[in-house]
Parts: sequence; C-alpha cells; structure tokens
Amino acid sequence: MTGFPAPVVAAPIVAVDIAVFTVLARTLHVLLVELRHGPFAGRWALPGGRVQVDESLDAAAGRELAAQTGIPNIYLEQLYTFGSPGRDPAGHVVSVAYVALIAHGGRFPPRPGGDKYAAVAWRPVRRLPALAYDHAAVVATAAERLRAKLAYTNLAYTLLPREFTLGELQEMYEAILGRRLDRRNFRKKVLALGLLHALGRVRRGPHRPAALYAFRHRRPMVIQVL
Amino acid sequence: MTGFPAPVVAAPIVAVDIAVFTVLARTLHVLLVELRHGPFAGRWALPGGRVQVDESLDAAAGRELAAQTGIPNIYLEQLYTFGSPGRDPAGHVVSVAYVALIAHGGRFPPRPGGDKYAAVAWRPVRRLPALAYDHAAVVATAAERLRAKLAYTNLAYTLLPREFTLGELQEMYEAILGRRLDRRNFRKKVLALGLLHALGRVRRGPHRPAALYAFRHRRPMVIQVL
DNA sequence: CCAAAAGTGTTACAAGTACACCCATGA
DNA sequence: TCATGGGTGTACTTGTAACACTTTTGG
Repeated sequence: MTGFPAPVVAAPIVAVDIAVFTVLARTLHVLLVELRHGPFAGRWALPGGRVQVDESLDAAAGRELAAQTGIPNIYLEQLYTFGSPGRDPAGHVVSVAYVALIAHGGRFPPRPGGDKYAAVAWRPVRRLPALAYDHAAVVATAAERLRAKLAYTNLAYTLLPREFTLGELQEMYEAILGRRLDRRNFRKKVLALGLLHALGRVRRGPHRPAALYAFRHRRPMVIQVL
Repeated sequence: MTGFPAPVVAAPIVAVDIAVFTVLARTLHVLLVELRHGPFAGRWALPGGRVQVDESLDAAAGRELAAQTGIPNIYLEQLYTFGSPGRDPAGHVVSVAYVALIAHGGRFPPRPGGDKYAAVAWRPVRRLPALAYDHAAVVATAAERLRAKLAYTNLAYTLLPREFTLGELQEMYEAILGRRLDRRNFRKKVLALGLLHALGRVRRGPHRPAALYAFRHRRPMVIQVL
C-alpha cells in the first residue's frame, strides 16, 4: 500500500502490499481494494499499509490484510520490494510486496475494514482495471512467481479445500499456468510424487464419481511437480 | 545496512546491504567490512547503508557499495528484505539485501571509503567469522540464490574475465556449487547452449594449450545451464 | 619422458511427452 | 441411451549420468 501524507522527516517510509490470489471459475483472481482517499481515490489497488515500528514485515502484512479485508492468517510469502521514488506521488514509500494464497474465495467473503477502502473484490488477473501506484507491476511479478513456485512446491494445497478430486487439482494448475495439461500425465506425475493421500471415498456429481484425495502434508514443501 | 542511531520519529528506517561474491582460489568469497562504530564495533558485516529519500533501492545499493569499497557499477540483484525488529539493537531497520557478482577480486582491490569501516576484505563463504546483525543469514540466503540462478541463467559471465577457457568456466561452477562436475558432460552442455563464442585463439600455459572462449552476450539471460 | 591439463563419444537409464480407449453415472 | 467427466497404459523422444583413452605442451 501507500498513499500516506508525505513524511515530516526526509526518509523513506516502509509499507507492505499484499497480492492475494485465489482460483474462481477456473480463473486466477487477485484481491483488490478501491481507494477512498488520496491522489488515487476511486482507483483500485492491492491492500496494504504502513509497517509499524518494532513490527516484523510478515506481521505487518498479516495484520493489514486481516484488518482491511477480514481475511485471517493465511500463507504469506515475501515477493519483492518496490522502492522507486516516483511510485507514490504522496512521498517516497518503499513497499515490501507479499504473495498470499487462499482456497476458493467463497469461504472468506472479503469485506472492507475501517474507512480506508470503499470496496473489496476479487478480480481476474487477465482483466484488471487500471491500478494505483505501480501495483500492475506488482501483480504481474506476483503471478509470475506463483506460476514458478507451483512447479516446484506443493503450494497448491493452500488453494484447495481439504478434500478434492484429481480433476479439481488439475483445473487449479491449468487456471494458474494458463494452459491445458494432459490428464494422464498429470495424474501419473502427481500420484508418483506421493504427496496425496487417497481418502477411499468418492464425490458424486452429474457424472461418474471421482475419487477424493487430500494432501498428505499441509505445509510448504519443495518438490518437483511439473 | 544498519548501525544507525535510533530514529527520532517512531518509524522503521530503510537501508540496503550488499553481498558481493567472487571466486578466488577456486573458492566462493564474499566481501566483508569491519565495523568501526556502534554496538557491533570490531565485528565484520556486509557493506551497506541507509536509503536516502527520493533514491531508488538499486541506486542506493550501487552508491553505498562504490562509496565504501571502491567497487563501481557492477551487476546487482535484489535478494530479500529483512525486517525483524530485533535485528539491529540500535533501532528498527528494514534492510533490503542485494546480491552482486564481480570477476576475480584482483581487478578492484577493495578499499575502505569514509571512516565508517576499518577494513574491507574478501572472506571465503565456508569460513566466515561471526557477523554483525543477521548478516550470517543474509549471506546464506544470498549464496543459495546464487547457486540456484547459476543453473538457469548465464550469470557466470559476471564472474569471469572477457576471455576464458572451458576449464576456468567449469572451475567457477564447481566453486560456487561446491561439487565436482564431469568435464565431458559440462563441455557438451555448455557448448550445446550456444552461449559461448570460440575465439580461435589459445591460452598457453604449463601444459597443453586451451581454447579461449567469450560469452556471446554479456547481459543477464534466462537459459538452462545444468 | 614425464606430469598435467585439454580434448573427445558411447551407452544405459530416467524422465517427459504424446496419444486413444473404456467406464460409471445422472439425466 | 447419451453426454460428460473419470480412469488407465504404452511407445517414443529427450535429457542426464556414467565412464576411459588419446593429445599436446612445458619442464
């Protein structure tokens, strides 16, 4: 975030911005807020805010996200720090950007907290409105990092409910990577990794029932998925 | 960097630290400075300093490095931002860490600039003294990133002189990766990538002369080396 | 002639990719 | 019975890893 009055002392200010991603309707979405005040009033931006003294960066990111969107306590990873002097017309703000992932957006309907933002909404990454500050670049960098990490970690677990079918897992990969994957090769690879646990139950739907799986470990691990 | 008097206003301060690497005597070395003042006086640390208002992070890193060690204008890449409140006893300093690479340390004999540091020296990454702040963690993270990037970029060019033999290139990879590589496979892979340009000349030495090569492009590129 | 580094190919194995058919279900 | 997604195996290609001998030079 950004958008503070210029500092009284001549030093850069430290802030955090958080790019929260989820998959909705087979499409990668990012959480945006509509700014109520400042030079970018009316524009959309990433949620964020100033880092307090004696507060860690991770804590600041978690706090701002919870306070402003109601999303509690999710996986957060530092992405990059943006510090060009011109990125915020209100003053020199150095912003540490975070990437966060959340399972299907329905579970935590995001809501504005405080009066800083007029609205909070999921927006498809492919069709973003004009964003405030340099947040378009932040989102682009974050989505790229997400795609890269998906290929060599088990991060997918943060985007799915506890139980899911292999079809749902594949849909999720396809949504984020933006390309189709061969079903047979995908199942072979994923099952050979041993990350999943077959639950022995099925999900019934309009067609042939699908076997349900769960991640064996629901914490970040480095592996080789694709 | 760090080691400033506590700020008057209650806000975190922004600094940069730079981990400059080179390969000396077939071993990965990092550039350290000996602190003259502050709670860590006498300890070794990474060079760095405070970011000025209206200065970009990259510019601050380049400026501090040049001012304090005499090393001008080299490849710099942002690594990670460290912001734990306890990392500097003098106050809350958020430090943006950079990785830099330089060809054989002999070319720019580093020298202290100003009175901030008592000495500047290359130290082998495997045998570091106790470092100030959290700089041991910074160096570890930086070396890991360096190893990872070596495998999928042509970054090696920043660590070698313009002309080199395949043996020298291989030595450099072995020094950074910390393991031996098969000479035949290494040459096959590297030559197949087409990154190199055979100069048609040889370097004469105590043994059989070796063909000289140069990088076709001396700018960062993403490829797949190993 | 000796020591030391340069230079070169083949084979075995693992991993990745492409590809087509049958199955189970609800509507 | 049909439309739809679930489920499976094989052949081919590609990349990786292991491995030994000959060449050229300076001393």
